[in-house]
Amino acid sequence: MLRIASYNINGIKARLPRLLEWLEETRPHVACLQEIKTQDEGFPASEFEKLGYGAIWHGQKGFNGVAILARDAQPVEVQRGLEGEPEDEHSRYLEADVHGLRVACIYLPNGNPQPGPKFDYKLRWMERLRKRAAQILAEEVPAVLAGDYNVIPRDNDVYSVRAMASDALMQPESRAGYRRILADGWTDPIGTLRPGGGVWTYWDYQAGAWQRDHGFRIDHLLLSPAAADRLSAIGVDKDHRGREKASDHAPTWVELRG
DNA sequence: ATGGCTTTAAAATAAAGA
Repeated sequence: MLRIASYNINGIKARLPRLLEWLEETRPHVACLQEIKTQDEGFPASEFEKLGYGAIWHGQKGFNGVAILARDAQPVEVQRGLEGEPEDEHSRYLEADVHGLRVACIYLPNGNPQPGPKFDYKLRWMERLRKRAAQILAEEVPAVLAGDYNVIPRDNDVYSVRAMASDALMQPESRAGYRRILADGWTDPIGTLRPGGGVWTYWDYQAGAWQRDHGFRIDHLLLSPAAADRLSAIGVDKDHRGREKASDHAPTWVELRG
């Protein structure tokens, strides 16, 4: 069994004790981290080594930034960044081979406010991701595209459709971009196994959202056909969202046989 | 709520997040 987790940690410096605690408690085989919010020099690789995790990372000053951790293994980098906009300097994509899988770590742009240039960038970035994802599909390898997609795929993936109606996360264009990736051959295992919705991966810091369970599902792990054939379990480590100094996201994971 | 927190960067506020 392999467990692959996605976790938007909202700052690796502020979150390090919580992150190490989560790794020790749950021991995922692969952990894709988003919003590390540090330059490459500030990445605490030695802290992960102590726990038996190898790592690669793609940092940036102040915001964004992604990393892939692997238990008792060193991820072999395949690609960083997406093609199509050479002037795009955001650190949002990192891809590696590890534990017999192709793993992509994704931090899709938020896109707010919409409409506007940030929303346009989000939609373009989704199409750039889709192109890369199609190349991976063509390789016919077991693959997981894990990350914070900043897309609420369906109305039952949010606590209140009305409250979020004008948000970039659930605009028809955002959902259509996500659906196009699925239509190419990727599977959303949580969406498939929980057709009734009600699974949240994010709760805002504001307005008592956690206490009221006002959440939504935006962290996704898309599976290639060869990976989907091996799916054995899904989950969200919800209790980690409720701890002191927690990220506003909860770790989200899939388990694959073999 | 066009921002009720939170983090980062950096020196008091401002950007970004979702």
